[in-house]
Amino acid sequence: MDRAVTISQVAALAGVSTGTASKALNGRGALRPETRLRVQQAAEQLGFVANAAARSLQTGRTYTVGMITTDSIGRFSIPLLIGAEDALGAGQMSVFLCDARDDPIREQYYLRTLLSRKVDGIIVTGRRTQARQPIGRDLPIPVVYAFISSADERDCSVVPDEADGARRAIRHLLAVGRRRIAHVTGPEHHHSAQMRAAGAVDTLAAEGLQLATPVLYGEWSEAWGRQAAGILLSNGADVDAVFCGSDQVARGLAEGLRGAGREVPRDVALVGFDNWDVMVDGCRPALTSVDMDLEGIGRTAAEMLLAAINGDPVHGHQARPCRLVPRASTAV
Amino acid sequence: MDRAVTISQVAALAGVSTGTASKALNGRGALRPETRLRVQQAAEQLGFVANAAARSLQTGRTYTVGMITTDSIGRFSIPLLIGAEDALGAGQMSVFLCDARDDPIREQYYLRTLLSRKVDGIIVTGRRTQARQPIGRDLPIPVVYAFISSADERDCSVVPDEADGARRAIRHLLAVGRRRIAHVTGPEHHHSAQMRAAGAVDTLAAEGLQLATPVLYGEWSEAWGRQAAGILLSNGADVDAVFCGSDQVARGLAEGLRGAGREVPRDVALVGFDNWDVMVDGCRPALTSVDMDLEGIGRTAAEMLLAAINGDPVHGHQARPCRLVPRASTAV
DNA sequence: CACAGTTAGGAAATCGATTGCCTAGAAGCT
DNA sequence: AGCTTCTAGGCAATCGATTTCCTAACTGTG
Repeated sequence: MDRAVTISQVAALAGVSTGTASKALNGRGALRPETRLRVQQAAEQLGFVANAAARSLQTGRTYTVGMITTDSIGRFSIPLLIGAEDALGAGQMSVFLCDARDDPIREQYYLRTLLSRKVDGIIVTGRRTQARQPIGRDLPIPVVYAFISSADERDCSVVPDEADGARRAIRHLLAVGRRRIAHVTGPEHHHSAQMRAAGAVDTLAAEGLQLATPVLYGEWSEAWGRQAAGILLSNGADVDAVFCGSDQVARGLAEGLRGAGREVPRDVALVGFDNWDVMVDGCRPALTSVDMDLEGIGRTAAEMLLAAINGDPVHGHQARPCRLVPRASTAV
Repeated sequence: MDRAVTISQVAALAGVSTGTASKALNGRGALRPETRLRVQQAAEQLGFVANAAARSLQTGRTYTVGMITTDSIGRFSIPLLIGAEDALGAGQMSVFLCDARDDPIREQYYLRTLLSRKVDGIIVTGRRTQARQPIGRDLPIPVVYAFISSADERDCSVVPDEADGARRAIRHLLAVGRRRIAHVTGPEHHHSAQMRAAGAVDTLAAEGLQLATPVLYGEWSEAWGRQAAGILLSNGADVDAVFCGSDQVARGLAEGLRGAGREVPRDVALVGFDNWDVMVDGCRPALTSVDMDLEGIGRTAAEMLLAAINGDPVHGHQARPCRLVPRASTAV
């Protein structure tokens, strides 16, 4: 536990002034190469690391962005964070992750904290139920919404095109020869459930088809998937494929179908949504799923934030396409 | 995008000097209550938030701790983070999360970043394969290891007592009347697998019993669990309970047993490890599991770090007990 | 009324790094 | 030799908040 090393100690060891030391370490000013080297060696020897607070006080930049997740940090936030870090890491910025745990007071507290730390910008994420209210008004720094969208159209929001995901799922099922397709998904009031259902219905309609049964709304759980299997089998709909609103629902459904003696994909083909590794791999057979490319969303959000920080803000919604990952559950 | 408000603007509006404004807002110095109030109102009106960089430059404290996860941020790191935030939040500190993604270079880079940001302390976490090398030598700030442990005995490491978890699992199985117990777990070289297996063997030995079959080492996956079910059934061991090294293994095993016509818990009782919600709830029947109380570990680590920051460092390993969560898979 | 003792609040130093301005000395030119 | 032109590097202001020291204006007392 030594005391921290300051630039004056480096300067003293190198026999120069602090100003010169600063220039040497930052590649600025007009210095003799040997002087520069001497300072760098002194810094190295003492293990000098510049004090970010002092630097940012002077330069006005912290090279840090804040990331506020409104719901608890879960499997959605992590890929978003990783994507954002990738985009920012190249520019040597870091991310300050704050988990507001769905509590508006906590959220405002974190906002204050981030403002006091003078982060260069903020990314707001959260599970997608509805567009959310902007996190603040007239903030002195740019904000980008990722995964979730802001209710204010002028804000920049990077979101997955969930209808596109549904379209890809349905097209894939049609391509492997299925026609009697059902859709089992989460709660009806959930924005994602709505978008995915609408995407499925529209895609079928474009082919002159419709769902084999009305959309089955329920929960985002395996239990609901198992229950839905029973419903589908008992109402005589005779489906040959099910597009599920989430991987968990699909996995439950797969289990329910198998329990009732139906084979996947021979009797019923199955497509999930989220491409969540533990679910698609744990499912038997392995589950075909729609990937929203959360890392890509995080990366794009970070790039838009960087643009805004540099004075070129982007406004409005940026919808990003999904990707279908075919596996055994829809193999021909 | 207004410019940020500084304390001098607040002072000017309140008609006092910056020093007085500072005292007013921090409850220091001798000021008339009305002056204090006037300053507070001015700050409120302008939306003033103190610049953390300027403050920390003066006070030497940042009220921030860094958290470096050596492996990718996963389901282990999140509860640890939440626990740490709970312990630190009361003291109004924030956590800087850095994901080193199992890359030593990235790890050292983050260490430098955290040092340059002058965090008050660092928590190092990671998946537990082996004790790890200390993250740095002679660092100017305290470090606490959470979940993973440091190879240096003098460092403070807060870890789950995995043998204790195994003991609870075995005792529970004995309590519900099982005697022919098998143990199916992850890779033999994995520290957790070793500790859990040893805990199971020792606990049985204390009762004059032993495992019904040698420990089955494999992977931390459902696929291995399913495969292990076949192995157990084919070698004629006739077990009446299986203690699994992870919930994923247990879930796969449950599925394998069911597929072979064995009923859980009637024929075979099952205990998992990790108490991972999607696995224990998705498993049929719901899975009894050992909970390592990761949040508690995060909280304890943060408390130890706070103690070290305040000059009372704790040395050595702190092993924390596990907790057994009984569910249907071991119901009598 | 004079003096000691409080009290409220201002002035200025400080934290560490950056940066614009300035100058001593070397180099180049006639 | 005397002048100009570079060049290398020092000096000091600056960022924003905190904190120590200090003083002016009260208050109370004999």
